[in-house]
Amino acid sequence: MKSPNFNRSSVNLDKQALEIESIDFFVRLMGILGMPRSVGEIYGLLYFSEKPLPMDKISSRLEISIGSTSQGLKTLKSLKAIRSTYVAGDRRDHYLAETEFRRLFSTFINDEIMPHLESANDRISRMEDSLSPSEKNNDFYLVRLEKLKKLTKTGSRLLPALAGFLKL
Amino acid sequence: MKSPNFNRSSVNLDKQALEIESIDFFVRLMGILGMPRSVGEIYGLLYFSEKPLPMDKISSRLEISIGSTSQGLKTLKSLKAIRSTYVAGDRRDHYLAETEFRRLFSTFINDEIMPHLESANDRISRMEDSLSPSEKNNDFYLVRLEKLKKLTKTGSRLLPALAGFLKL
DNA sequence: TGCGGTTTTCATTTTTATTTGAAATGATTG
DNA sequence: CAATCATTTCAAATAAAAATGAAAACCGCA
Repeated sequence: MKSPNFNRSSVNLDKQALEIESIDFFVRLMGILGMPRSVGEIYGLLYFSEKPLPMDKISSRLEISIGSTSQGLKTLKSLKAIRSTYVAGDRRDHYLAETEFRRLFSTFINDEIMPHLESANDRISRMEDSLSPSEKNNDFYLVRLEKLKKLTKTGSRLLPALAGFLKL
Repeated sequence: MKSPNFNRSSVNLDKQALEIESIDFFVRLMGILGMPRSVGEIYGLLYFSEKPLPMDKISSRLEISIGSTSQGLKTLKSLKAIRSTYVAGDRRDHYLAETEFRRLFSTFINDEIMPHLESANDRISRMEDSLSPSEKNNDFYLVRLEKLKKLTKTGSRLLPALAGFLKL
């Protein structure tokens, strides 16, 4: 038998408040990482959902299109921020939030940041090649190039290590 | 007396190549930090400029409007990524790149990231308040709230320390 | 294999962010 | 203190990013 209406509705209100705060939280967090709003919304919803949710539930709960939902789930899967799970007697995929932020950040750094650092090294090489003889003896240029090299080197060491500190 | 044309133009070509690579480099770097293209362009130009440049030179060299230039310089000043310097006999402000990336990142983290982390704590408090009695005894919710708290705590420690590693 | 439900894809629309351009403001100096 | 040059501001235009919606592809199963 169901609980009385009073309790049910008050529980739902609480749940809704929690959900809203969670969505808000992750929309901002994902925003810092340059992810679109919908990605944060989906993750925020899944984060406090005890049951895995199918795409159409996510879409209707957040009032976003199934297109956005599908795209957002794809992004979150590629970040390893969610995983899909099997639910007996239901053809739909159901999604769960992965709560190890370490993995999320580590995937983000590896996929979104590191490629830039690698191409930055090529760019720095081209800068060195383009130095004229007189510039090659000019400390101004040499010092600046050196700083760029140190920046990318430090970045390539520091960033991958970063996720390691998140022993959450 | 001026150098022969041959040398001059070859030097200019080299300089231009260096400038282009530098601008490209910093457009991408600033892009990762969520800054608009024009901000990266301006910093990239100044980074390899031996002489401080006035706003109109920056604007014409990059072929962007003086409005964008003014706005971009403002952003870079607030990041402490550039500073203006006095040039005798010229009414215009002249700008120089600040090459200590440590300061740039440190300002960025303090101004752009930390405020989010602080408001995140308020949001987490509201989440705790919104837990219904039954949820307060439910490990699912408690564990997830705990993880959010650890995330913001670790973030507030790690991020400010991060810039310190950039002993460039 | 064919059907119904589910998901992906992608051209179009909508929204948001950035740039422009011009007017207003500010500053230097003659 | 006016004239000119320099800079900022901000409404409008433009460009870029994200969301929509509908068609296509996919998928399990009867």
